[in-house]
Amino acid sequence: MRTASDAVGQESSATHRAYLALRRMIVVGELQPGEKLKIDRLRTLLDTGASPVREALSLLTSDLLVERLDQRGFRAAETSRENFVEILTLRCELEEMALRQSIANADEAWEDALVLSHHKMVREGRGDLEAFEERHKAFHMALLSNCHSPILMKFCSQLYDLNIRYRYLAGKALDYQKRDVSTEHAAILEAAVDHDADLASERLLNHYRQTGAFLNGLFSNPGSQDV
Amino acid sequence: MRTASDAVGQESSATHRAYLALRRMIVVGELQPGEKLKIDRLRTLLDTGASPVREALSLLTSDLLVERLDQRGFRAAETSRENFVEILTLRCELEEMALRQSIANADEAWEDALVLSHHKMVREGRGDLEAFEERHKAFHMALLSNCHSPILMKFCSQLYDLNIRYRYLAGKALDYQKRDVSTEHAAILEAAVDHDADLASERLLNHYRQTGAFLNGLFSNPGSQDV
DNA sequence: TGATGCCATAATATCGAGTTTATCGACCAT
DNA sequence: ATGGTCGATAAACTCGATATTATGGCATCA
Repeated sequence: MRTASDAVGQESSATHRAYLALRRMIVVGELQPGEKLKIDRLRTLLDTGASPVREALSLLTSDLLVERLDQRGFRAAETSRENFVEILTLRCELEEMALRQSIANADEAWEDALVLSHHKMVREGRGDLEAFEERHKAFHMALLSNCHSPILMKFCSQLYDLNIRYRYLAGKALDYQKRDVSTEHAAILEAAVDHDADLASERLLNHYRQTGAFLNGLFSNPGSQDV
Repeated sequence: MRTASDAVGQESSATHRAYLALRRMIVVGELQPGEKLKIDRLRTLLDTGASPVREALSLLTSDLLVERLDQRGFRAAETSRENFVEILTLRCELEEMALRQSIANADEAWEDALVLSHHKMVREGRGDLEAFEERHKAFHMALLSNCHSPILMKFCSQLYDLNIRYRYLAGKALDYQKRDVSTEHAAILEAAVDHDADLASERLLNHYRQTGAFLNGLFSNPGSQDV
C-alpha cells in the first residue's frame, strides 16, 4: 500500500530507511551508548516490520555503531575514552593517507567539487545543526574523494561517523562555538587547491587534534557544559 | 527440533552459521565473483531459512565480499586488478602501522601467543589447504594483535580476507609451492620477538609485495596455472 | 521488419506468527 | 540466612506466506 508520490526517494526500501534512521539516532545520541535496542520498540518507532530493523541493526554492527550480544539482541555501541582516542588516531593516519593521494591525483573536476562543497557548508551556516553537520562531512569527504581508493574512503567515512558521535554526546558540537573552525576549514581548502600536500595534511591533522584534545578533556569533567 | 549434541558449537545461531559458511564459500571461490546470489538457492544449500541468509548477506556487504543491487538482491563482489592493488596497498599501510604498535607494546604474553601461532601453522603443514590458511591468518593476526586497536584489527582482518580471496581465485594458493614462504614467516617472527620494528615491517611488507607482484602477473595471463 | 508496450514469470522484500532462548523472581534445600 | 534450582515472562530468532518489484518473451503497431 504505497502511493506513487513517495517514489521520489530513489532509495525506497524499508531496510535502507531503517538503516539511515537508526544510524542518525545513534550518531546524534537519541539512542544512548549501551542502550538496549529492542526490536519491537524500534519497530513501532520507525513504523516498519521487524525484518528491516534486524537487517539495519546487522549493518550497523559492521559500522561499529551497534553491538550484537550473543543471542540477546542488539545494543548501541559503548563509548569510552580509549575508543575515542583510537578513533582519533586512526582518523589522522588514514585521512592523511587519503588526502595526500587525493592531492597527488588532483585535477580540475576534483578541485571544483571541493570548492563547491566548502561553499555549501559555509552557506548552510549553523542554523540547522544536523544540516550543517551533513555539509561538514561532505566537505571533509570531498577532500579525500580523489584518492581513488573506495575502501579507504569507506574506512574514513565510518571513522568520521564514529567521531562525530562523540561530538554530539559531548554536547551539541560545543567546540564550534568556541574556536574559529571556519578559518581552519578555509586554510585546509586553500592548501589543498594549491596542491601543497604537506601543508594541507598538517592543517587537517591540527584541525582534528585540537577538536580531539577538547573533547578528550570532557571525559574528565563531563558536567562542564553550561548551555 | 535441535538435539543437545550440536550445542557444542558455542556460536549456535543460524545467522552466524550462514555468515561463516557464505564467507568461506566466497573467499575460496565456490561462489564466483559477480555471481548472482539467489536467496532460495542458498537457503536450500545451507539448509536454513531465508531470514538468516538475508542477514548474513547484509553482513557480508559490509565486509565488501557481497554487493547489494538496488532492489535486485545480492551478488558476490566483483574482482579487478584495481581492487586487488588497492587491497594490497592498504594492507601494507595498515599492517605496518599495527605491527609497529604491536611491537611497541610487546610483552611476554604476546610473544608467547605469537610463537605458538607460528608453531601451529608450521605443524599443520599443507595437507589440508583450508586448515593451513586458517592458521596462516591466525599467525598474521597474532603479529598485529598487540596493537591495542580493535578497529585497526578489524580493518586488517577484512583486508586479509579480501586478499586471500584473490589467492584462491588465482589457483589454489599456487604461490606457496614456488616460494619458500616458511623461511619468510620465520624471519618475520624472529624480527618481531627481537622487537625490531623496522626489520619486522620491512620483512612483512616484502612478504606481501612479493605475493602481490606474483598474483598481479596472473591478471595478464590467467591461463598460466598448470596444476 | 524493427521497435515499443504489455503481460506472465520469477525473485526479492516484507510481514506476522510460532519456536527457541534468555532473564528474573520465587521457592526449596542446605 | 544463603545458595542453588525451577518456573513464568519477555524477548530474540526463525520460518512460511504474501505483496511488491524486476525480468524476458510476445504480441502489436508503425
